[in-house]
Amino acid sequence: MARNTDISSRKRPQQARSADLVEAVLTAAVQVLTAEGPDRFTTARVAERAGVSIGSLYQYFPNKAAILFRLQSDEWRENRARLHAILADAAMPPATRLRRLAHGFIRSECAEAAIRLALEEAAPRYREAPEAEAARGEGASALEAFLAEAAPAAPAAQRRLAAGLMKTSLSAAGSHFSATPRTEPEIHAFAEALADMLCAYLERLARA
Amino acid sequence: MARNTDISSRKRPQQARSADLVEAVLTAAVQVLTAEGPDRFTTARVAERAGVSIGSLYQYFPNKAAILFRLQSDEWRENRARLHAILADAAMPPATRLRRLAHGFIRSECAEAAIRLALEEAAPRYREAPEAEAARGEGASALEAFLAEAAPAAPAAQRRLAAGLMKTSLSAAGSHFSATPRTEPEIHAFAEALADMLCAYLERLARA
Amino acid sequence: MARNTDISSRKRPQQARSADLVEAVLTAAVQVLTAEGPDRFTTARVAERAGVSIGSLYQYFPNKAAILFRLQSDEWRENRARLHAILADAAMPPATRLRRLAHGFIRSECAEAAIRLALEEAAPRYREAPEAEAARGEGASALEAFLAEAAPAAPAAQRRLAAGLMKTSLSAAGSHFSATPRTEPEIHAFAEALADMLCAYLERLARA
Amino acid sequence: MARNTDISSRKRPQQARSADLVEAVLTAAVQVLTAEGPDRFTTARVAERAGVSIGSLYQYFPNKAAILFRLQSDEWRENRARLHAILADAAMPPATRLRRLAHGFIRSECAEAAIRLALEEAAPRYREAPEAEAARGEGASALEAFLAEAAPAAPAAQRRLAAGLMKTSLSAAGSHFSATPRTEPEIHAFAEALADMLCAYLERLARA
DNA sequence: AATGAATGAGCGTTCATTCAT
DNA sequence: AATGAATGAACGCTCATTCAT
Repeated sequence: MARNTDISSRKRPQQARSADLVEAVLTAAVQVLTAEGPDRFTTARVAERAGVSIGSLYQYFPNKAAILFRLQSDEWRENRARLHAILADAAMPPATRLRRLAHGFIRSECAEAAIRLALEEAAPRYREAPEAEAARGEGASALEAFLAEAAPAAPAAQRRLAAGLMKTSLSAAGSHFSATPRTEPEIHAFAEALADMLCAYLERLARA
Repeated sequence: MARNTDISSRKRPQQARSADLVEAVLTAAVQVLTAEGPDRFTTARVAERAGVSIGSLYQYFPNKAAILFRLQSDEWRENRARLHAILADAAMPPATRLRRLAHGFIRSECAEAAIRLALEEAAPRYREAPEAEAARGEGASALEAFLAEAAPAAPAAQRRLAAGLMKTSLSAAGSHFSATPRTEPEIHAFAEALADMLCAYLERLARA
Repeated sequence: MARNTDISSRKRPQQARSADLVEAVLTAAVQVLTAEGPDRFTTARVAERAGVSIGSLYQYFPNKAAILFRLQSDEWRENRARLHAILADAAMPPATRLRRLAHGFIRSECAEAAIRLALEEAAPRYREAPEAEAARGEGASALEAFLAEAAPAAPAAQRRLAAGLMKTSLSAAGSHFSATPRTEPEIHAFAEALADMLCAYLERLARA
Repeated sequence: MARNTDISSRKRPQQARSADLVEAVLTAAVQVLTAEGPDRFTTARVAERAGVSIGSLYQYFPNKAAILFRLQSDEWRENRARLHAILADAAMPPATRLRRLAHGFIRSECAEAAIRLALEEAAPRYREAPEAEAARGEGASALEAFLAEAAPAAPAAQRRLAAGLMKTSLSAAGSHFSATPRTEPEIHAFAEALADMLCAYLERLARA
């Protein structure tokens, strides 16, 4: 009964069949997580919902944490892409981009609140894994590049710090705000406030 | 095996002996949480570490969640007190108070990082309890009062939003930053950045 | 933690204080049994409801079973008295007495259904005690005397058998019937049927 | 591992294997119940005695009550079959059938006294289950049909009542009588008495 | 490759009883 | 005598993981 602590996929699925299986498991995992909560997120339930035998599940995921980690890193990747797409759009003034970022972020967090909350609560199950550690740092680079363009006067060290702070604030605000169900006007008002804060900070950085 | 869902203390400790036991359990709980992680946080382990029988533990805490909740609400109370003490100090200009708040917050989060992280990860275990629900709202009031004084021109609704946002940013930044061990200069620099962001935001609010 | 298996009272209460305590415990026991069911019938709950410390409870009852046994034997005594009072009333013809007995029995079983059911379910807890064994035989004597009078022609051995059978039928019918709530007409009809059966049997015995 | 050359232990169909496990659990359950009593009837003991892991037990029985209920309903089914076989045998006069029924019932109760007693005492553990509720009503129908044939003059309502009463009397008498070990002549004499009572009642019903 | 039966350590919690005060 | 804090074995049940088929 020793638990396997490796977290990466046990094998690279190279055939369509395997990829289907992995996809089915991930979809089922999301359903179980949102429908039953993290305490009832069990490999057996995921396998059943995926219409897959539990043995097959374990052929592609070395343990339960690996499923959660895979879900989480997919979400991280999407977040990163969204950030980058908005921030790198040189056609808009920096403040506008920042404001859009806030709105986009809050809105998408609200849309995926259930799954995000569930993943967050399940975090202890996969957080200690080295792969998770590695994935953490990557987020702020888009923001650093943005600040290099929008606040060139600020020293690089300060920009790095500011990028991290902004990212933290964005995701914290998003996760905290979306933890309870929100109406459209509420979402808008909150995103505006967040944008105000970030833009005020950006101005100050640019002045420095 | 119906779980007791009441979360408040089972009996009011009226004798020094009982208070000692409660204290021992709480201390042991912190140790178990930090040394073993939330998944291995079990009533049996806590009791053993406290040098107390499992039966005695259950005489003072109705269930496992109650122990965690007690730890958390103690921490919340301290945070609230700290916030209030700094923000209400009319002898200093508002921006200075905000700056101090950032420093105080970050510093204390770093000091208690281990236990705070553990509690955060254990949150799903007690979050559903009604007592936790009740405790949640209270945090932002000191910040609201501060903003009423420091940014009287802003509409009340905006101030309420801003207070929540600032509180979220403070705790999120603190918790994220303190998740890895930090040197004294790092702490100082980060707190400065946080203070910059909050002060920039405050200025904008005050101008509005 | 070895369980004490002695079932008689630990000491004869000789002072009013002690008798009060015993009475309070028995009253509380009935309340706990009917209000919470046999599974939640615990010494701690009984003591608390009786307003008595658990230590005191154990001074007058050697173990939990003793409380249940005391309740049960009180009920047995009452049953016996009721039986005797009706059956020995020479002013009425035997068949009438038997009919009255059936009605009285069924009616009282329905009135005390809750406590009786609870005691029955708790029976495994005290049944193996030797005192319980001793108490069992005593019930049929009133019926034997009645049959000696009402069916003198039947041989004594047959009368003894018949008395036991009648008593068993009475209490079984009563306990089975009263297990679900009944209306007054239902009670009457069932008691009549029971009386019919017993009277038919009595006639046959008398003819023999 | 060397290839299995033994023909008799060829791979069995999986249903047969499951049935074996279920059978082993039920057998072990009876043993535990009779050897240790209902208070010591635990899932762990049953599993151990069955030579099966506790996890396997729970793969075939959703909880402890289900094991007891299965035992009980098997017994009920047998009882029902026995009742029906005797009562529906139109080749014999009704009174003879009733007499045979009494003898058959008492005899079989004595044979299975230990397990029956244990089940009775364990009843509180499964009685609340909806399945038990459903199974309860079915017993008296064979007797009702019998009475419709043997006492057609009696009104249907009275017959229904009488059928219930007879069934209760039969099983109560059987269970009470068999609670202590009996010799063959005792068994015979008691069954005769029971038959007398039931036949006397039947006669009266038929006359009505 | 795929299956799913089997495993058993481990969990949260209860409660009869004792015994130091 | 009276108290009630303390004990800890025992319970019902779950679930990540393995491995024979």
